[in-house]
Amino acid sequence: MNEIKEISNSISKLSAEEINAFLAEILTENEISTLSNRWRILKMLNQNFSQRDIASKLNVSLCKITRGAKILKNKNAISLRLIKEIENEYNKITR
Amino acid sequence: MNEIKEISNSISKLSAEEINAFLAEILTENEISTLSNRWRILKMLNQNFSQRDIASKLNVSLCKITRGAKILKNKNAISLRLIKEIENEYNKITR
DNA sequence: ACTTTTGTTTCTGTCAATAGAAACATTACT
DNA sequence: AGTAATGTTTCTATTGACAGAAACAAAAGT
Repeated sequence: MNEIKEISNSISKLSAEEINAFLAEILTENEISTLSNRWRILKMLNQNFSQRDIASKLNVSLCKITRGAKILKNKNAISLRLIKEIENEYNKITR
Repeated sequence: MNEIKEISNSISKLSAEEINAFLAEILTENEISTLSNRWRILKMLNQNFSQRDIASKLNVSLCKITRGAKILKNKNAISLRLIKEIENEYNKITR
């Protein structure tokens, strides 16, 4: 079986806390922060911050942001859906 | 909120297929294969292959394997639990 | 149409993960 | 105890993600 599918399968049965622990186990500190940054970039892109704005606020280069933008261009992207859901939750609370 | 926790939270609501798609979106080809290899290493360690055996079969260096071994030494490791579960499933089928 | 802002690509250099190889440590077997 | 097998660490070199900076492209505002 494809390893990533196997991992996905396993993860899908876990709680949020367990997934968090799993990621901390299998990824390095650096990879965790890389991933965090990618997530932040996606969120800020979704909030329509300009790329240069994001670059300076997160201290990342533009090439990284363009990559994030490419992900979000796919209207069926899972990431896009997740981020929008998070955004909606947030708006519910603060509205 | 901590980004990784947010990601974990989001992932925990997804199906295995969606998680798989999400990982393909947010990780590079290379990172996917890195992750796959780490997973294979953990599985083979759990099956008590020798480290040198794993190294030659997966074409990875020993330092990478030692790292995997360290993860599994923690008896509460989530990865360990997941791998054991996969192992058990497999045994059920082939027994 | 011109200018400004924003998005995207490209170039060189840097850094972390890790390959490859060897050394050292520990355990198992006799 | 001595030897072989296995686990772990350490060294140098390599590689991919990405920073920093600049160039180019597209869109928006005037």
